[in-house]
Amino acid sequence: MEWSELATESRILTRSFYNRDAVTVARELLGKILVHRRAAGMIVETEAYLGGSDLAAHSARGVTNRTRVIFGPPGHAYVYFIYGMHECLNLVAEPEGSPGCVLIRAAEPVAGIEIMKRRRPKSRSMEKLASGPGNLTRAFAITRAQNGADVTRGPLVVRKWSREPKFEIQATPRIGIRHCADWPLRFVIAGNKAVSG
DNA sequence: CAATAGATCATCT
DNA sequence: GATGATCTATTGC
Repeated sequence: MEWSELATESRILTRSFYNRDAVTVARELLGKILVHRRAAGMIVETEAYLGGSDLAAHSARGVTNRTRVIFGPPGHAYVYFIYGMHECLNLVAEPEGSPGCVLIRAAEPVAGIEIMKRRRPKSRSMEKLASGPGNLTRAFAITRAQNGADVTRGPLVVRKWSREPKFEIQATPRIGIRHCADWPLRFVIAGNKAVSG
């Protein structure tokens, strides 16, 4: 992929893309291109976090300082800090007032691979550069500074390919949670080498 | 290989 | 004061 193509405003996902239920958004984000700070990668693994009885979601106990953005308008980034070391990127779905977001767990590098390698010197293979939510934010230089950022306008955006790739979606339980551990809300591109776990 | 420990801190009880 | 939507190195088989 050429950076000149990524620099255009065309094919950036719009607000209406995110203004749907979190499961639909999680499935449709697969195969799209995450772009930030001279790095681009195809999203290959997502997880949906819902409102209602989904106790695994950070929004399950209502609006707090941290979870406020999840209740806000769709198409914004929710970035949180966990385990004293890692930051994780979510994209907010659902209409304003209704909680729901999608955790971006892995991406396959498409452009800016040398920059990603520099940000993740310990990574042994290209496929693993942005595999796992903490590794992904590291490779893309995404931090809590991006919390609340509008993802329908740069510098952090998600794009479509000029020709949509074909692939099979596989649904599995979400990773690393206690509550609702058997809900099949993790979605991966079947067989892709950049998928984590 | 699989299992485990340690790092390390924002958030909420 | 405990916990957690993780990662890596290390240990043990």
